[in-house]
Amino acid sequence: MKSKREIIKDCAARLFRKKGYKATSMRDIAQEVGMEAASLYNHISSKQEIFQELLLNMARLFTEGMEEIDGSSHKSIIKLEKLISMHVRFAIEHTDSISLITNEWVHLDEEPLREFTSLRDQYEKQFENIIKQCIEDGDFSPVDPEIALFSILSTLRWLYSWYSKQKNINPVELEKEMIHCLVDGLRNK
Amino acid sequence: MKSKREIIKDCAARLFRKKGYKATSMRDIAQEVGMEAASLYNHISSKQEIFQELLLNMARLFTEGMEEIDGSSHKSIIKLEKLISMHVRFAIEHTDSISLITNEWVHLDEEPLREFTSLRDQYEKQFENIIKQCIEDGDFSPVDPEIALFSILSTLRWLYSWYSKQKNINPVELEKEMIHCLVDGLRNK
DNA sequence: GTCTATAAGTCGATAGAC
DNA sequence: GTCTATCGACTTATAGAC
Repeated sequence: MKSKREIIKDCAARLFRKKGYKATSMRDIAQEVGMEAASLYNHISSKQEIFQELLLNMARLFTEGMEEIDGSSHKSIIKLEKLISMHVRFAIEHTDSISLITNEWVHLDEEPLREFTSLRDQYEKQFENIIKQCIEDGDFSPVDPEIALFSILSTLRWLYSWYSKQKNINPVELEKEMIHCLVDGLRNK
Repeated sequence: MKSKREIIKDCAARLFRKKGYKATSMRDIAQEVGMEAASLYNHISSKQEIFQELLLNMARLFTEGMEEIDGSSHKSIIKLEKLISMHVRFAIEHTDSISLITNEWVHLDEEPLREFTSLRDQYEKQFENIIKQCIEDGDFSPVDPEIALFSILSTLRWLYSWYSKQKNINPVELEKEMIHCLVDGLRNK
């Protein structure tokens, strides 16, 4: 059984994604939940509070996943495939709140913003190191690791928007095609 | 010499990109331009008006570019490379207003929103057909064309955000690396 | 063409009855 | 714990002096 706080957060995430944080009013959220705006404050303390919780929880999920994968003893190319797999899974399981990571984080207040960008920068640094290791291992051709990182991450970050239009696709199939596009390339060999 | 209207549009684009359309007030724009908010209305008729102009002008630039490339007699794989080249060029030349296409279009009023999504859908359809033709020509491996489209487009759409952090890179070099990552793939052959 | 003043509405959040 | 009523700040946009 979901607490009313959880229900409010779910509704807020859906609206933040659809209309953006600034354009979503407490009255909008209240209507979606089925109560008056003033009543929301019995369960949450502010609009910014639930926004921070949604965003930072998601960022921490990614950080934990990265720590687990990067801390393993796998080869870097396998780590990369596991990262792609994680992004696919999160895009399916947390479609709404994951969108905030790509688009809405700028509306965080100063202190949570610092925490968020710190987590994100650390995540990107570890991701880039894995790519560099793929090149050193000889599994990747000697491409600019920053451009490769950017290319892979921007695709993974928009997975959620594309997946929500194509619910019929098999997640396992999607993951396989994703690795094909991002790693093996499209050109026929 | 730039008209005051042009200056206002430039400032607005920069702020819309940085803080989002909803979070940018007429006072913010006025301060950036160096006048009072009320004075802006001697040059523009509303905030939504300049927003629409920025967004639809950019969308039409992409449509024109697509028409020219798709209407040429080149092989599809060459068309694709020319599309990538166009995205790189636009990301450099129109860094601010191009960001609105990816993030802020949801705040368009009903009628311009219809026009925008119609242009975007048509653009994506032509892009996908070029990818399908690459597969038929045997230049691409038989990948899901929708996933390939999504993978390429999401990377190209985030070029601007990445390029503005890395001004030192050569555009020609960037274009070459882009084609490498998106078409040839990262895996060593 | 720029300003001050202000209209008319919406925002997040609170007070207090029930 | 939900409601109605409302505060004070902020929003886009206009009126009218200069």
